Amino acid sequence: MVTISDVAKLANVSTATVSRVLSNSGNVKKETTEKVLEAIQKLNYQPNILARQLRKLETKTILVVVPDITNTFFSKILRGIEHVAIENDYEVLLGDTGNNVERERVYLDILRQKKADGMILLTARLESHLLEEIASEFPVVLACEYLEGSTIPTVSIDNVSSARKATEYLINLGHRRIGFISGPLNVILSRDRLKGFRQAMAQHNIPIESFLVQEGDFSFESGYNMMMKFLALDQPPTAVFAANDEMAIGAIKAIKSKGLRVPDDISVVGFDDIQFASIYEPALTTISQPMFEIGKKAMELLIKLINKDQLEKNQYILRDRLIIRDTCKKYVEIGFKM
Amino acid sequence: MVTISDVAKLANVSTATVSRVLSNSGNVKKETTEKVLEAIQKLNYQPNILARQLRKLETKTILVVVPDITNTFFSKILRGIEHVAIENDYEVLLGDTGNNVERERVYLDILRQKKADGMILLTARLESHLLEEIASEFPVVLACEYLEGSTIPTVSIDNVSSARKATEYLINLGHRRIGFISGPLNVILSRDRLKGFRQAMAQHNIPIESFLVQEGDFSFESGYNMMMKFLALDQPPTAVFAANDEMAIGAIKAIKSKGLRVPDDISVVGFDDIQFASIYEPALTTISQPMFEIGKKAMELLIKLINKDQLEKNQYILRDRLIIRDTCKKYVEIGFKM
DNA sequence: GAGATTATTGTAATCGATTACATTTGAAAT
DNA sequence: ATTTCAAATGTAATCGATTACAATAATCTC
Repeated sequence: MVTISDVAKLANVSTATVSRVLSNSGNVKKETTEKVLEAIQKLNYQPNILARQLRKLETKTILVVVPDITNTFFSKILRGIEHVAIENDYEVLLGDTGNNVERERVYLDILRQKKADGMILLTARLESHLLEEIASEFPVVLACEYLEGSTIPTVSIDNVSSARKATEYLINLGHRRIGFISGPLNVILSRDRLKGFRQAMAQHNIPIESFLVQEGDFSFESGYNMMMKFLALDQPPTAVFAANDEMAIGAIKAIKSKGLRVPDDISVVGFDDIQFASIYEPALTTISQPMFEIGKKAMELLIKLINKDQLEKNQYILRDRLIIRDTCKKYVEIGFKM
Repeated sequence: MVTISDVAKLANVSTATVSRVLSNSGNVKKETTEKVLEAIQKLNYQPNILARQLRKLETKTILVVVPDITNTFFSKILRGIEHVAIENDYEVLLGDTGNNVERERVYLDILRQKKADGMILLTARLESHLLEEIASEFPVVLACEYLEGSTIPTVSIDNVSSARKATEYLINLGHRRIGFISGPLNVILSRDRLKGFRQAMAQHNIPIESFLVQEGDFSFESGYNMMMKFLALDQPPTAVFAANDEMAIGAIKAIKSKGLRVPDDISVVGFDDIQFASIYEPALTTISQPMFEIGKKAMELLIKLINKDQLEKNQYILRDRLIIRDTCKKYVEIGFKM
């Protein structure tokens, strides 16, 4: 392996000078610089990043912990993170937990061992004191998720208000029996969406039958299964709001499997606006999250934290939008569906 | 920051002893070990990985270069890679090129700078001599892609034979006018699939009209657009084979948009078997690649390379399968479609 | 041209671990 | 009690860069 002293020897200078040339620090004579560059070229020298990192005690790497990399929702966010990372000469270490809390814990150690300068969590199912603890010592940003009463910087949409918005849309279409398929209720974001649903229903004085709220796990299959439960009722809901698009599509599959149609017989709203939401038929009405933007913002915040810059605030709420496509329809009294 | 000498001081031993306890090298007295462990606990010490890496000149990190992380095909492979990586105490540095060749080049330097012990490429659009060069110096494995005449270890399916298999399936269903939507022809895997298509057609003495082969770019949109071209013909093909599932689904969208039905009017076959292939309606008939297995195998090979173990061979071909779902139908002379 | 000032380069410490080699300790053998 | 050997521990070099500080060279001022 070619090291800095090989270059120094060949160029007949000290390692310090080579290092100065490398870092462009400006105090090197033109001819010397050329000599050094020539030697570098000749030897095809590449500085050993490990040594540099050790000396500077920084890795120029950040860790992103993702619950499921095969979910396009998260990979879009990752794209946003990478975009800003590259601009700022950071690299991205990927930690996929496969929805396994244990694995989340393991990634905290990677940060502690200084293998990364900071961490973005797209999942936060660990006990909050563990997160608080590590966030007090290292730069940590939460994206999508947040911790109640915590000061860890967070980027997300307002899940409560967007769920309320989606629910209200259904209510305004005339629906009263609305089913809700929630995400796993141990994550706060699921609870927020449920809360938004409840708020909207309460605001319109519509009582919620407890059976019409079912807990899924964000998977296509769970959407299918929960919808099947609804369909087994004497009086199934006339509309269903699913806490993510996968479950919404699962629900539509279930509806179709019973020979019913979407939106004619039952309306469906999803959440996230993954790519497939617009491709699927019928195209899914859903809440669109600015995934790329969330990723970008999270990385921007993390860089500020790493540089010990002051943050203006520590909760950043981005705008979501209700995207109206083809899965919802006005509900008119039985016999008069239009 | 707590360092090894802090621990050594507190435990009243030398750093060497602490290090021995850390690495479990066995030659430390029981009581000493306990003293050290106690100190470690008390100080909440975590070894600085950078220092260890520098000393050992290894990073326990591998780099994976992906053309598009939002494509579930690649993220599934990534899952396989990560699975084996974790088992062997490796971490995964993610390099998403966003289908940009330039970005591919950049990632080679990360390897050169020893920021990773090896690299798995899921895309190989760079000039082959660059790849050969780096592969001669560092552990590199190609997955999905391969280089003609190269000795870089490769894991993939046999794209030629699987494309042939899919085409033959259509031919056996009675189709003669078969359209092919290829991937970008600057990647070898696309050329292989085209080759397989041609072979099957030739074997059955079916001439290929050049207009019936169109080059897409693996995106949903390009599938849609190319299919629109086919549909503009006086005599559109009765079946279409797309070189990946996204394009196949795009093609189906185009067919539906003209008021035609799949498979009744036109049959469609895809390639890859992404999750959405089975969810979409009609469920897509496609070639299934063992994505997780490809990832696993690639990582296993890379570890062997890193450990300088001998490989038995350097081309690993995994089995693919034709998954028959609902997008193909027998073709009977006009007027007698069944 | 002497002295002051600035530009350029070199020397050596440093980052935090690992490890070859040296030393000490303790037990067994005689 | 002395010698021998193995086990346990310590000392210091090492990995390859960066950088504080020191030293030298070049330039300017009068």
